[in-house]
Amino acid sequence: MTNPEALNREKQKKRIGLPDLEIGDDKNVILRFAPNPNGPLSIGHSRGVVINSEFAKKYSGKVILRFDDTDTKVKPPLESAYSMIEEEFEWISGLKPDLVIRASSRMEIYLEAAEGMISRGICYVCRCTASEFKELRDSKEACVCRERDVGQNILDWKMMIEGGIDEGGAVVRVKTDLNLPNPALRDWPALRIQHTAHPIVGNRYKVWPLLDFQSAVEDHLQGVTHIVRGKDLMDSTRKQTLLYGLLDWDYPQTLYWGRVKLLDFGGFSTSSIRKSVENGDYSGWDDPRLPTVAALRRRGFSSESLREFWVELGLSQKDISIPMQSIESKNSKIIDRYSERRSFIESPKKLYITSENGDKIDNFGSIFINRHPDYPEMGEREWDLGDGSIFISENDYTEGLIRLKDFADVEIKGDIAVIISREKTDDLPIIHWVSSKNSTEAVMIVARGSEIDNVEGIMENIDGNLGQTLQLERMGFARIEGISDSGRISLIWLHG
RNA sequence: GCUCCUGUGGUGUAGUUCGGUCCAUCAUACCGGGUUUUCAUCCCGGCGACCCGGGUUCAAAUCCCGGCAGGAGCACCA
Repeated sequence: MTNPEALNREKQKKRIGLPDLEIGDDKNVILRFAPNPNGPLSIGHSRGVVINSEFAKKYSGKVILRFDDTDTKVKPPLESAYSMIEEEFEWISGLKPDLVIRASSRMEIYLEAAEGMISRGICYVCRCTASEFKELRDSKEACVCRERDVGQNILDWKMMIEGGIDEGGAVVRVKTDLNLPNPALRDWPALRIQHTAHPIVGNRYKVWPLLDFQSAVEDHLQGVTHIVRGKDLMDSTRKQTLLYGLLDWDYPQTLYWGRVKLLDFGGFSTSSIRKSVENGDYSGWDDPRLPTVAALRRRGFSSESLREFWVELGLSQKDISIPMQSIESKNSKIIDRYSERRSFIESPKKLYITSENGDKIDNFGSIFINRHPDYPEMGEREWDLGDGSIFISENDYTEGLIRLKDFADVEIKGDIAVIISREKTDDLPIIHWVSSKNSTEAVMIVARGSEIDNVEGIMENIDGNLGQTLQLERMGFARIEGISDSGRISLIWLHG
């Protein structure tokens, strides 16, 4: 029997962008992006920023930037990362977060919440060692601590927060059903003891919440309606849902994305990058060999390309491998529109232009070339040819006929280029070049895998494009990083 | 070992909820051609996929069962 409704269904329609969220009756949408500030953002993090902020835009909702900085030992916060992340969030999403909070400055709230839950018997203090507990948990057995009365638990709790118990000596657990099929969820740990100082709040607190607890309490307090996160946090959702059940709270809608691997970068984690940066293996967090947002930005990526890229990927739970090329192709299309053209000559070779009959000329005057071939309204660049001394790349050098782009057909003999015709002859190879009168020495930083190349060359004058991305004729995109006192230009390579 | 997630072309992705309009969408990559005084941008064409095996059904990418493969969690990390 054919379902008559099926005939009206619109299938095979390409869904564009983000999926729809389930929206509550109040139409409220509150999301959060919650990184650990143990370093600035990586490319992977940018997915979280984009997805959450784009959902907020789509539903006129709010996004909270929350620093989950409750670990002082394994992944301790980096003080400078807070402001970097806040700034990067704004750059990537194009908007300021509606609220910025730090878990470390809200410790009183979490500790109070924990104490309340211990009093109600929802949580208990467990004095077992991690390995002892693991053994019991795996066999679905309760440890002795679980059965102790609330009064005893509160005494232990007080001792914990006063620093009377060493690290590892006790932990607060959420009491769950020990017969849960998933061992990860059985009496999961909520708070633990840390005596190492926190870089922001010092050693005022001896007991710190773990992610699952802190996040659970905070999401509820902030009225978060939707959580979008990596599927590696699925068990986190399950743990938190158990806690919400005990407290009779409503758990937010949760969506996941799968693991993303960028093929052009090896296995990087924020911790490992931090170590290398602090070791001096890299010039900084924005070293172009690094998969950090800072590096992409420095090279000249547009934030728009990141937004489009992640939105188009959507929220599939598949684990995927992405070549950087797919982000780059998006970026090229976006920045081509406003990237002025300039000439950069690698391995320069000096030539002298002469007139048709081979005479040297004292002053050729100037030629004018569009800053952008498709948008003449962007103006022209003036090339003063002076006495005719120019540079072409050694790689392009060959005796015989060739077209100097936007100028003339020439015949090269030795270091002389005789003008054959100003008009272009069809089928002549075209090369880029630069007049020595309005060019200067330049160096371009190029990341090649794990190596950095400083490519020396001669660069056409840039007149006022500091910080901008340019398209280098016949090469690709690069960004102007600076000009030294001596006039030497520094470039950084973006992509082809 | 226990628990969970995911399998559509080289890489991603749409379609799977509710079986038919799907000889399967779009992008990227690749190949070929066009425009262009750049190897850029732009335009046209081509290539190429439903993990495997059963089952249900007139009809399966879609539903059921069983495999297989990849990934994640089982941290007093986030």
